[in-house]
Amino acid sequence: MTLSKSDRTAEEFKAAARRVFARQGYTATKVTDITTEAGRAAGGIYRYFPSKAAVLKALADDFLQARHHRVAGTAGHGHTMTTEQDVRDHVQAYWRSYREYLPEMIAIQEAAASDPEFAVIQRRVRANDVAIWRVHIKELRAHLGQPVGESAVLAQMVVGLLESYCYTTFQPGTGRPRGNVSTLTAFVYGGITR
Amino acid sequence: MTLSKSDRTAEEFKAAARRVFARQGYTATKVTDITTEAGRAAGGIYRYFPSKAAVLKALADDFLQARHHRVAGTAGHGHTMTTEQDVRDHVQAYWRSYREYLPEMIAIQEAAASDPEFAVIQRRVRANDVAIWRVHIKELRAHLGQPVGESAVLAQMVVGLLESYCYTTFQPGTGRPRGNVSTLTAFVYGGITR
DNA sequence: TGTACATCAGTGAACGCGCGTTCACTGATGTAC
DNA sequence: TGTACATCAGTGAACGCGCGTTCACTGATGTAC
Repeated sequence: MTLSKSDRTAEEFKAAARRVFARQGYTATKVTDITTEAGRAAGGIYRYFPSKAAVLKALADDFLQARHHRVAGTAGHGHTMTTEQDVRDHVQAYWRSYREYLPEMIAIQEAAASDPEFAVIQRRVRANDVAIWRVHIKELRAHLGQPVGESAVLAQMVVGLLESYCYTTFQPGTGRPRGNVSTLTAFVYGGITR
Repeated sequence: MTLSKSDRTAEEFKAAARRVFARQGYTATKVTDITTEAGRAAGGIYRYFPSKAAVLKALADDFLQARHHRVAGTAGHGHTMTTEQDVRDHVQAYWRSYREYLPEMIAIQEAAASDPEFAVIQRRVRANDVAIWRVHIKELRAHLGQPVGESAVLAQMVVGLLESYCYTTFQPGTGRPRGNVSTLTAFVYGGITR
């Protein structure tokens, strides 16, 4: 699948937007910041995207699609989760995915505050994560002979914890992020098996 | 301490701003939304506050001061934390405080995204919480004969978890918030004593 | 208590700034013959 | 290969909308005598 010239330019705008969003977030980014970053004139971006919001929307769609493919790729919803090592793998996966899609995470989070459409997208992303964790938490607790009823709430908490910890540590300007997947895993494992 | 007429009007603007912020957040709130809510004309608020940001700043200051007094009030930094029940009390306290200051929490969070001054305030609030939890986590782990080295990171995680869970459940428009302090406590306790 | 004047809270139309978006134009690329 | 013409990517100055902020004005409250 080779890209036409026109497609390539659109990709360049998206790539530029990612870089700028990672640095400044969504609101603080002017359309001209994106076009300048892409080495283009101000109006040019409107040949490819009808609005500033549409650029982020496109990035969000790419992200959702990539994630969808990845999940489908790890055959049958990925491994089951029965040991702390399994929990670690999932935490690690979340961590890496968050880092990889940092611009999208930051920008969607911020845009959700003022634009209802992005609030919906953010909820969809979260709901997706929560659903996956809920299944895994059920497995784990069943395996340990623990009641399974609270799994939905626990899943919400896990995702909230992961999201907020990643958001905080990857925040630009707070020095090089020092991840602590081990402690995070211990916390999550302790939390969901208590 | 009785309020002058002028002071009372300023308080009315602040109260109106709180109500509107709780409903619509900070960015989506126009200055005229606040003045209308207060039953006043558009320009009037500028006799009391030099800018929209200054209104939120004033609310944030009130919040920080109230919290400072409250902490000082519960003699000697409050009880120590050695049992799960103690953890529950602290979780409960966080929960209630978040609910009480919902407008401030929402608005500061949102404003922090675009205004560096509010980013500082938000960090200050968080750092404060983290410091308190760090001390308590140390106590608890020492009491259980567990290593105490990770307490700082654990405290960060606890605060992130509490904040994100409260934010999510108190989000306006997601139906009546059904708190789950028990499950939250279990999660936190399990997480920090693992 | 009444009158004249000063001060101050509050009004709301108008202003102006920032920034997303438009549009007339240019230069490059493609097509016909 | 060369010429004439059409199409299309890209330019950047100007536009216009939204919203925070200002300011000339009004009506109410306070003060002096």
